[in-house]
Parts: sequence; structure tokens; C-alpha cells
Amino acid sequence: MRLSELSRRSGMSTATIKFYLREGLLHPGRRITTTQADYDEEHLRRLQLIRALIQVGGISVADARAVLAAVDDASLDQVSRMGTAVAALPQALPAPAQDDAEAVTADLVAREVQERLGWRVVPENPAHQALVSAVSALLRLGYPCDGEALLPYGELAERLAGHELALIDKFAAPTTQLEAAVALTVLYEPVLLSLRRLAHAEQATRRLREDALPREDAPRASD
Amino acid sequence: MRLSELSRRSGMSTATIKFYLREGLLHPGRRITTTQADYDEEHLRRLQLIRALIQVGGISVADARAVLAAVDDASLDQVSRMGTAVAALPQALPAPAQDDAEAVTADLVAREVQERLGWRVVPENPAHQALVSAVSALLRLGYPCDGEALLPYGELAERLAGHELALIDKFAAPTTQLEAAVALTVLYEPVLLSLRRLAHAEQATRRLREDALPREDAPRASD
DNA sequence: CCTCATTGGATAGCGTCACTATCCATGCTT
DNA sequence: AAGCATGGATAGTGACGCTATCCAATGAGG
Repeated sequence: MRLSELSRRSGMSTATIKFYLREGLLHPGRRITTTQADYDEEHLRRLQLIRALIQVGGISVADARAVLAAVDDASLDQVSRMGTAVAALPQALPAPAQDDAEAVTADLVAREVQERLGWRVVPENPAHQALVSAVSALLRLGYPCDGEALLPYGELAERLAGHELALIDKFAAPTTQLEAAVALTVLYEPVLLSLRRLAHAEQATRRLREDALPREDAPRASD
Repeated sequence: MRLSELSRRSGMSTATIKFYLREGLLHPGRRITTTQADYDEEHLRRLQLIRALIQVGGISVADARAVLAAVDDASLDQVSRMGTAVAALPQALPAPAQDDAEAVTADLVAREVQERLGWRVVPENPAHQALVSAVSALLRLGYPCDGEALLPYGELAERLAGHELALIDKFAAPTTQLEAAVALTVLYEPVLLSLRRLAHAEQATRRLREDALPREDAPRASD
């Protein structure tokens, strides 16, 4: 298909697709003539992945390029590609990480929880540093946050990870698995966060109803 | 304390603090003279909260202003403030949410999981829409994602929420509780996501170690 | 063959955002 | 009174994710 059709089917403007081509996120189409190229379903799918990473996952174009480059890199074995791709996925935070007292404490907390879970501690992992940043912020605001408190979160994370890796395993083709790893890592984040927010809302509402059900005449569905 | 001292103790430049003052995130200091103002520990703490929301939580200045305004709004009761504040917390995504087939299916999935968990469905909730967006993206990429698959996530979210609301309850003063609700909602997100990523890395590494062994047909459930 | 709209590619521009640098009058400090 | 820090206002900066414009080449119609 031509660029215009790719645009129509993907719902993105040709200008945007050209931008992704230029940025190296999307492979160039098969050149038919000097001025025309042919795109296939693969390109369409890739476009949707790019869109998901950038718009839903909130990943920058540069990071998306790194991730996709790792997925594509035929010179690496699948294991390396997977590692590179997932490592290139940024956390939410730029993590300035000033070396104050909280940051040091936070690092100890982060290590403690991982050790108690039996995980290998890899301080270079961006996720580790993101964890340290978040814990630093919590501590700086005076909220208690030690290894003990994080343990349940770690255990939940462990179950999530197990569940997701099993899901990835379902995709047989290595390339598909790589894509799945990236897509599921990124796209299940908003799923998880949304559900958590919804659960907060639900439980807060429930408590309010218990605490004070004074003059609400709206019909309640349950309870 | 003066602006310069506030700057020193918070680690932010006076220009940045002035910016936050201008944007209405930080209350003006108590004016001593026309050209001088006095800031206290409350301001320092607020600055740290602002910093946490914006830098760690990735919230925009405008959204942070809305959140903090709700926290401060003395004309509302605590319940309304809490609701307003948390509702103003943005999800990770801008959620373009085109009305295609996937979006419709995704909405059904989102409703199903919430209903199966016994939650009230509030489609206007930004979190609901975020969930729909994420599920849409997953479906568009061809990954199976139905109410059944999301149920375990919802159950985990429920436990997280319970845990966190209990944590918030520990903070007696209403204002402190409001702040805690906002801070914990935002700051535990990166904690959770980081731990999930770390768990991914850990389990992936573990599997590779097993796979690397010559005997392939000795799959182990877990360690 | 000639015309002309379309295509793909390159370049430069736009709008947003989170600051940041500069300027200026004031008035504290010495 | 001198000098400089302070607070307030305004404009500027750099990054980012597109987006608008231009251009040569070409394929289609006559």
C-alpha cells in the first residue's frame, strides 16, 4: 500500500508517518520507483506499536527508537535484544537523584526490599534508580517507607511479572515475543495504574458511605 | 526564612520558586515589607510536595495547581476536597480515544472487570478512560485482553488500595490526610512500576539461567 | 510526447511546557 | 548614605512532538 493508504488505515496523518520514518521508528517501505514506496501490514502494525508506546506508554520518540532498534537488531540473540529493549524503556521519571540523606536511605530501602524478595540487586537498572527516586521523595515528605512497607508491593509485583512473562511465552515467534515483551511491559502499566486509581475511588466511596450517609437520595446499586 | 534560604534548603533555584509562586502552586510568603517576605517550614514542605508531584509523579504544573487548590480549598468539606484533588491527578495519558471498534470493546472490558470486582462503574472517571485507552491499544495490537485477564490485576489493585487507604488513615489531621492521599497516590505509582520492572528483570534472568542449562526438558515451576 | 496531479523526501516552523535569565524599584544592612 | 540582596514582572530558552511547505520525480491521461 502507499503512504496515503497507510495513513488512512492507521488514522495518523502522512506528515506524522513521515516523521516516524525520518526518525527511524518505522522501516522505509519497499521502494517501487524513486518516488514511490510500498508498505505492508507489517508497517501498519509497527505504526500501531509506535503509537501505543508514545501515546499510551508516554515514551519519548528517542526512547521508542532505542527500544525498536533493539527489537529489530538481528546481530544480537533474542536474550540480548530483550534485555536491551526493556532496558531502553524509560521509567516515568528523569530522576535527578541528588545525593542527599534521603537518597542514601532510599537506596538502602530499595536494596532491602529486593534482597528480602530474593531478587538480585542491580543498581544500574533504571528501575532501581526510579525506585530510589520515588522512595526519596516519600521520605523527604516524611512518609514512612522502609523495606517492610514495600514488601507487599514487591510480592504483588512478583505475581504480576510471573503472570506477564507467562503471557509473553504464549507468543511463539521470537520477534513476536520481543514485541510482546515491550508492548505488555508498557501497556500494562496504565492498566495497572488505572485499576489502582479506580480501586482507590471505589474504596474511598465505600468508606464515605459508611462514615456518613446523611442526605444522599441517589439510589445505590449495591451494598 | 527568606527566599534565598528557602532555595538553599529545598535545593531549588530562587527562579524556580518564584515560578511556582507565580503559578500559584506555592503560597506567597508573609509579607514583611514591600520587598521582602517570610517563608516557614510549611512552605518548604509544600515545595517538596510540588517537586514530588511534578518531577517524580510527572504531573504538569497546571494539574499540580488544580490538585493543590483542591487540597487548600477551605470552602469544601474534606470529602469533596479529597475527591477533587484525586480527580485532578492526571493519568499518564492524554487519551485521544478515537471511537473505533477497539475503543468500544475496550470500554466493555473495562466495565466488565469493574463489575466483576463489585465496583461501581463511573465512566467519567479519568482512570476509567485511561483504562479504556490502554486496553484499546492492547486490542489494536492483537493482544488478548478481556475482563477475565484483567481480573487478577483488579484484585491486586484492590489490595493495594486497601493498604494505601489504611496508610492514609494514619494521618490524623484532615489537611495532612489530604496531602497524604495525594502524595501516596502519586508517589506509590513509580514505586509499584519500578518494582514490577525489577520483578520482570529478575524473573527473566532466572528463566535465562534455566534455559541456558543443557537440559531443556526440566522445567521448574519456581524456586 | 506533453501536461499535471500525486507521491515521497527534505527543511523549516509551530505550539506547548517547564523553567530561566534579565531587569528594575525597593529597602535592609552597615 | 552606599551598596547590594530581595521580590516582582517580563521575556527568553531548549526540548519535544509533530506539522506545514516546498521540491523533484513520476505515473496516468490524452
